[in-house]
This record gives sequence, structure tokens and C-alpha cells, in this order.
Amino acid sequence: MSLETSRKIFIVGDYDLAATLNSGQAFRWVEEGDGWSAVVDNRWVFVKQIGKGIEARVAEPVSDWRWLEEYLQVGVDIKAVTDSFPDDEPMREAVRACRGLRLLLQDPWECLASFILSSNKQITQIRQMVALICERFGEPVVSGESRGQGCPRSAFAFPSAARLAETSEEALRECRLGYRAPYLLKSARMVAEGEVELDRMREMGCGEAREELLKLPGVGRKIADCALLFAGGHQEAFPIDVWILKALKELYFARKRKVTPKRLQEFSMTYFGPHGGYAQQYLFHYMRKQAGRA
DNA sequence: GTCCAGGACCTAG
DNA sequence: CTAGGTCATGGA
Repeated sequence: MSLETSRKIFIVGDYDLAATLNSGQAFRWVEEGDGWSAVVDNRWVFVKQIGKGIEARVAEPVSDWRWLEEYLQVGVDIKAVTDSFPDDEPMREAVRACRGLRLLLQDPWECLASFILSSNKQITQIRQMVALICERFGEPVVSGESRGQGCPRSAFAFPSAARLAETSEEALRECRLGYRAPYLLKSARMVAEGEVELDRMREMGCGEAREELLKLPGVGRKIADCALLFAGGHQEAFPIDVWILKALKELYFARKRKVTPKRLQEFSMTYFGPHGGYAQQYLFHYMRKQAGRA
């Protein structure tokens, strides 16, 4: 019998929680005072940075914290990862600006569904859409007994594919999804029916898993690569969005007049090494930080 | 009022 | 394979 606790400390260096939780890879984290809260693996959790690492609290005591350890990827040797990046000026700058930034390992469906909503939307708006579908269709995860003690009045899990599959396009449009509503609904149905097995994504090779994801409506190369990278553990996946496109053009192809998308895709897959997706996240956050200062 | 957002999809060249 | 238009909504 293992002891149940509602508090846990992860000893870890080089971990910047704020950068990690606010770098556009997950959309449920809300800043609360000196930390952040969200629902992970159907549990409400609050995390904050402390001297030696990360302190976590949950609403309902647990005996096993591996779910959070895996999600936060505290066991990853981040120095080994950043050392694998190409030794050029842009990457050195990005690493300097984003020290402690980590990739999370998220739930496949929540991650994929969130990124289906992400197309042509700002991160703040993606957060709003995700929050709405959780409030309206997600299971409540905070029981009556645990309310009050630093926990929220209510918190909701991200709705399963099966749950969303039984909603309607109209109900989803009322969550402000716009033209993304039918994409999410159809993808939810296909996942719920097992047409695409998201849970096998981590066992499959990156390319094979990508082909599966591309079968889903509303999922193109970029969104597929986000799911592969943020939930599939495939760190060679390299999502190219408008920010990364700008970064690649300005930092690596400034001399070229015209660069085709295909050329950029090839470059991104070969140049940045075995943890290319990680490098991509550093470039992404680096570009956004710079823009925020201007 | 204008521009654009962690794009996908459809059509025409 | 590339270029351009469209999609729904709302920050900036």
C-alpha cells in the first residue's frame, strides 16, 4: 500500500515552467498567482516553480505521480537535447533566450483536437475555444469534498472523442469554433470508431503515424506534426506554422529570393537533427518573445 | 475599419 | 508542385 499525497516536489534543474506552459504547445494552463493550474489526465493540478524544481498540488490525493512526471517530462536530459541542435548563431540565440523550455508529452486526443481548432487562430483564442468545449462537454473532475482548499469551484476534463462524437456541429459552433466545427466533429467520430488509432501513435514510426493522422479532416501536415511532436513523442516532427516560416526565411534563407515550401520542409527535416522538433519549439518561442517586446 | 491569427482544402495553372 | 481564394471569429 503506497501513501496517498496531494503534494509532490520534482527535483529538476533547467526547467522553466512559464516558458513551457506558455509556449503554445498546450492550451489549458491558467496562470494563478505564483503558479499555473490545469486539468491533466482527468486531475486538477497546480504547479509552481521552486528553487530546486517544481512543486505540484492536486485536488484529489494520489499514490502515483508518474502521470504528471511523464506529462512534464522532468526526466529528460535537456542539455543533451539542446547540445544536439545545430551549432549556428540563430540556434545559439534561441537556446539562450529560452533556457529551461521543455516539450510536454500530452494526451493524444486532447492535443490533436486542440490543434484542429488552432488553424488560423491566435493562441489566446485557441485557449478560449478549448475552455468552452471542456466546460460544455467535459466531465467534472473536482468533487464536493475537495472544493475550497485552494482548489477551484469546478474544473472539467477535456471531452473524449466519443463524447464529442455525439455532439452536433451546431453545438460546437456555439463554442465559437467557426468552420472548424465540422472538422472536429468528423475527426472525433473517426477516432471514436477506431478508424484512426491515436493510442498507437507512439509505437508507430513517425512517417507511418503521420499518414494515419492525415486521414482525419482538418488535419494537414502542420497539425499532424504538432500531434506527433507534442503527444506522439516523435521529436523529429517539425511543424511549420507562420512563425516558423518567418524564422526559417529570415534566419536561414535571407539571401534567397524565393524558397518553395517543399524546400523548407526538406531543410527542416534534415538540418536540425534528431530532436528537430525540440529545436523548432525553441525557435517558435524565441520569435514570439522577440515580437512581444517590439 | 483593417489586418491577421501555431491552416486546411479546393481549384486552376 | 505551386499560387490564390475561401472558410468563421475576434484580438491587436
